[in-house]
Amino acid sequence: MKIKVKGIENQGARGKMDLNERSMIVLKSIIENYIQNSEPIGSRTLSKSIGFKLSPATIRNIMSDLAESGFLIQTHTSAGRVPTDKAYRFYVDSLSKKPAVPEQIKQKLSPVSNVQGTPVEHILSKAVHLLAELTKFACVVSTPKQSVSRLQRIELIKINEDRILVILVTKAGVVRDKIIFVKENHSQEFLNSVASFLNEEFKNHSMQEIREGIHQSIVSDRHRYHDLLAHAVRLGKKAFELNQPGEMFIEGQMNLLLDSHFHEQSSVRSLIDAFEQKTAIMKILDDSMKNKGVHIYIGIENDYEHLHRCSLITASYRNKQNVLGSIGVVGPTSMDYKRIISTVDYTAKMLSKTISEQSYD
Amino acid sequence: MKIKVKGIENQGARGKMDLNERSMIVLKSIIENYIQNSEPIGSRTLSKSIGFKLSPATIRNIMSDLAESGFLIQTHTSAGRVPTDKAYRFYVDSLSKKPAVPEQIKQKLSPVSNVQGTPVEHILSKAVHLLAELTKFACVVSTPKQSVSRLQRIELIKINEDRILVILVTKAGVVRDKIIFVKENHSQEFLNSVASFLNEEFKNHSMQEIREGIHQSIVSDRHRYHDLLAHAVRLGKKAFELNQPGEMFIEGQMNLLLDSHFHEQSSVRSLIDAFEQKTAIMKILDDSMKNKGVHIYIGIENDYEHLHRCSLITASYRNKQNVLGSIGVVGPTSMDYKRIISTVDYTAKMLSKTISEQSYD
DNA sequence: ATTAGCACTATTCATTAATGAGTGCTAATA
DNA sequence: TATTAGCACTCATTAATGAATAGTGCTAAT
Repeated sequence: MKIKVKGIENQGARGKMDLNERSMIVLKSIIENYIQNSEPIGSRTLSKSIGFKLSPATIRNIMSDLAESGFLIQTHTSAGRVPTDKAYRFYVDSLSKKPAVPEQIKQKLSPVSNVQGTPVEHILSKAVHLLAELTKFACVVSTPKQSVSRLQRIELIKINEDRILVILVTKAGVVRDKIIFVKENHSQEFLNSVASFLNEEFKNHSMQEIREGIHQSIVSDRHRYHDLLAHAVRLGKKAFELNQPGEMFIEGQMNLLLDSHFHEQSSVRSLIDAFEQKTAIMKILDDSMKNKGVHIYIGIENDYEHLHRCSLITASYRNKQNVLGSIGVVGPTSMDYKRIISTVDYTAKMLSKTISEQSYD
Repeated sequence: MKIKVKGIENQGARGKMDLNERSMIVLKSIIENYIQNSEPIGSRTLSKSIGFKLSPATIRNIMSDLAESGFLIQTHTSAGRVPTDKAYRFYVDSLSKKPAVPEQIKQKLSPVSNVQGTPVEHILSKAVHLLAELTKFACVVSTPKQSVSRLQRIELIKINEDRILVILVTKAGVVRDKIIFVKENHSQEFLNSVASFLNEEFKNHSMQEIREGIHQSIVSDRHRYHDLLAHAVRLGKKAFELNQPGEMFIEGQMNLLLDSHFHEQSSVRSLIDAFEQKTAIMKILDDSMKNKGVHIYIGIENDYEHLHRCSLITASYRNKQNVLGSIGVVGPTSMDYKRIISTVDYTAKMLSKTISEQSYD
């Protein structure tokens, strides 16, 4: 079988993206081969393995063109050519949007839904653990963002004269606690009244709304004369102030260090730094909450130098009401995108389903 | 200066432990050198670096004896000799029990006490993070054990007809939640009564006691006729049932894979397995809660094959009432015991102090 | 436009030899 | 009797060499 393509071909520098169909097939083959074997394929081997007849020399010409347009690089003369970030981007863009999820993977992820009655954090940690086991890369998941979650209930528990334990239960099923320090010595009964006022006033509102709402209440005069409400506002302001940074669970970091692509001294250090600091990865997870579906950050497409040699595949999870957080995989740019994308996608969906069932609406 | 020792010396197989003082000094030097440089020292070098005059030949004789008694091994003939687990055990036993903590380390750990008002989990994760940064090894900390903690307060929150959210607040400042499933549809008011009954009955008792106490209540007839109490007992039984496995925070795993002592294929896999499964490390942390002070597990002294090439240094942390959990370092057997022991000890103490200040008594 | 053929290049691998750090043993010594 | 000097020996490490290999680039022929 021979594919005949009429192309606006060759001749040195030209518009970057006008790949004819044949070049695209060759590029795809090179990429898929590199993903599988982690080493460059030569023109001769490729000539044999490719579906239709094409001599090594021709393939060399094509490869040369591809290199010129930035899809391939050689580490040194006479070495095989390796795909660039640009190549991987082309590759994932060319994938059909809905890859099927193998039954086996579904099987292995099923324990995620078997954790009825446990805190959301446990479900998340189970999911990220399984994902790491399946992908053999590092996996991360962010805990539900406080700001978007809606209030189910607030409890105020007196600890001693100047400390109150605040417990916030959100609709998503997340329980958060913190201690606030107060000057006045309130009785537990009084705290109960305040709590039930806050519950009535703010149940089903998002934390964000509540914070703004409380601010307004302070500005407006209408509660000024009412002692309980004044206190409620003051306590509530402290209680709903968000001062805890977002959290994240990480699993399978060590897998990365085993990976041959990270064997150089410098990239290992970068990775360790990235996972130690956590902020970069957290930011990427946050970013991926903005839109639905799977997000793919290939190599330098993310803004964090330490992660420039990695690709990240993330997907957000949600309950019926809101996007809560996201889960993702961190691996080498030469990861098996097909498999990883579908696995992450499926995991995020399972997570959403399980958490939705547990959510309090 | 020459040290003269009258010894029951030499001659083949003899009682294992009769090291004379000179041998002990030599052994200590060998160990300390190996800890610092990660490579065996030769008789010639040692002869120069040691404090008093002793020819390389004599040192060789001593080394040969030490090898025979199991303190040193050679990987192959004509290679330097490396300390065994037995040697490290001898070494740590010979250390003065209270090594000083360098001011610099105290400095770096001070942020642990600066997290007033945050949940205990945050304090723990801060501590383990700093410990990993300081030691450059993998560090772990177990969250407070439920069974020993004393009840501060229980809340029952109705989610829907058949689900109730249980929130347990312990004296140690830990908030735990879980969902229990019930057949009867209780009103929130009813749940409040049950909760306040349970609070009155069981406040300040340990979870363990409560579980046993509730069991007794069921056996005894005295509550049989009282509807509220019967329900309280039934709900309480479910609420206090402990079904969540102990948790653990891990930091700095990747440091281990960088360490030259774990560069062999097999030990890397072992390590990864150990940190993936978590149970072995968890068991060791649990074990180290039994007695106070620093615990040291050198090489094969722990029962878990995967960790036989590691040493673990752990110390429990507590509040005023109880031992809550423990924190520790996992590193190569050739770690700098002096430094690590004192650092872990100090960290655990800071942790105890910080948590005690926050505890609810 | 494609391909065959060939020159050229760089890596990888095995072999070899030199080096050197280390021990073990024996005989001399204090 | 304990210590030491001296020497033979071992083994890992290193560098150098050369052969084999996998790859490209270019040119001329198809």
